[in-house]
Amino acid sequence: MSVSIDNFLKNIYLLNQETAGAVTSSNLAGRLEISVAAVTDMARKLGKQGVVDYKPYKALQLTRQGDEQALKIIRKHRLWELFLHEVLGLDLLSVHQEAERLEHHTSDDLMNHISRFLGHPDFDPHGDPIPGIGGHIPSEKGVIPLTEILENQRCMIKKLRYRNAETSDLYDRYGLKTGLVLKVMKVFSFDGSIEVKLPDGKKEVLSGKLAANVFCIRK
Amino acid sequence: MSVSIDNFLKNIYLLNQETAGAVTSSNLAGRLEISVAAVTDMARKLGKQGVVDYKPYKALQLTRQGDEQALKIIRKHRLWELFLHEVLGLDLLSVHQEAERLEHHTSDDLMNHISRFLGHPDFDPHGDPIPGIGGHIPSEKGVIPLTEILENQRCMIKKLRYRNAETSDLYDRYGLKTGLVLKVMKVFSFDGSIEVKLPDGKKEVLSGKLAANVFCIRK
DNA sequence: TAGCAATTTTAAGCAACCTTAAAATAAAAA
DNA sequence: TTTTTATTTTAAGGTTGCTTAAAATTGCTA
Repeated sequence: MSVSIDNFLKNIYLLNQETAGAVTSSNLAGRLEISVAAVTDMARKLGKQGVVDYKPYKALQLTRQGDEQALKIIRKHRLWELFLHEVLGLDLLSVHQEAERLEHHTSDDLMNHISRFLGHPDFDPHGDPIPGIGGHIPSEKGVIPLTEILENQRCMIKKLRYRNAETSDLYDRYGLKTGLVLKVMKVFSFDGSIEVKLPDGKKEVLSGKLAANVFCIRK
Repeated sequence: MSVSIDNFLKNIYLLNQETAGAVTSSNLAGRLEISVAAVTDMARKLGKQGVVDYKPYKALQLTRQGDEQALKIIRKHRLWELFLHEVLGLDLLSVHQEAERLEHHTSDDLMNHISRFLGHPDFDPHGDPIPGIGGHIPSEKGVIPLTEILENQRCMIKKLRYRNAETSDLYDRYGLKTGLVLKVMKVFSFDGSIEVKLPDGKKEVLSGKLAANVFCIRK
């Protein structure tokens, strides 16, 4: 399977998850940074191969087989991320870029060695679930955006959504990491910003937009 | 730089080392498992790019720049091999196949992290030298084939040449590994085979051909 | 429901990397 | 030195994954 196909399937899957809506050609084209025509081409081709359910002018959908392949790649991506971060100490931003390339050139056998080395983990360093060999996805039940936590409640960070280099930078500045326990001190309804108290006692005010990308479980 | 170009440069370098002779198009074509015409094409192209010194009908040679690029890839390959073997416990055969793919998709930064993790090692698990960042190649001075060790002399294995899956299998059966100390008990001039004594006291007779692929230093 | 705007498909073409087969050159033998 | 053989180059063509531009289709809006 080529890198292009890998990425095609993976991104249909992810786009479907993220937007919880229909995956259109133009959406996918934007995400893959290729032309819409290239998406149509590939979709038709993968339709013939039975991994995409392709009908002209209709939204893109993976078949069961396509789903399996997508999860396999996502598994590799997330295991690499965790490995590079935990074992080799790469920062969370590089980790994504490296994994993005390595995922396509890693045998199932190597991946299983890495999984075992890491103790068959359930979540990557961003808090995203790592699909199992059989495609099983660890549950994220109870994980909600920080914006849903009420004043004076405490929560533990489970997931930080990395939209780009800037969010990463912001998380760093505030010292936000998965596993951290926060207390919400005040919610400013004026602009949605939230004051939180960190374990070291420091208090920080996060913008509402940033808080919407921080996910946690109630404590 | 593409995978094809990587492999082209790397294999000119290695072929030149191994045969200590002129690298011909047909040699390289055989090794890369592509047609001779494809080699000519690529050679001309890389000649224009200044990494290969291309003259029609002449042997292929890397420029200084080409050498540098080849060494960079070889560095990545051998660091990956050591890492996969030492850290993740892959066997010496898989290690080569995995490294063969990963080497092309690993940033310099990641490679340096791996090198640091391993303590900036000088040799890969096959005993081949790992070029440094600046292209410096660790010395193999004093490393000679096992066939040059005289009766009753002792030596330490520094390098096992893996020609194919079979040699690998043979090394396993005899328990030969880099670092092991052997004593040559008897050399049979009839067929060049050599009886050696292993650290555990076991004695084994190796064929002359196999012995020629085992390299060691005198003890 | 007719027409317009947005989206998707089709068509034609390009670059990279490969192929086979024919032509050119080099090297070896007679 | 001429001929034969082996090797290398050139030529023509194929596949993959992309591009842009034109045509087709969808679906929204008036």
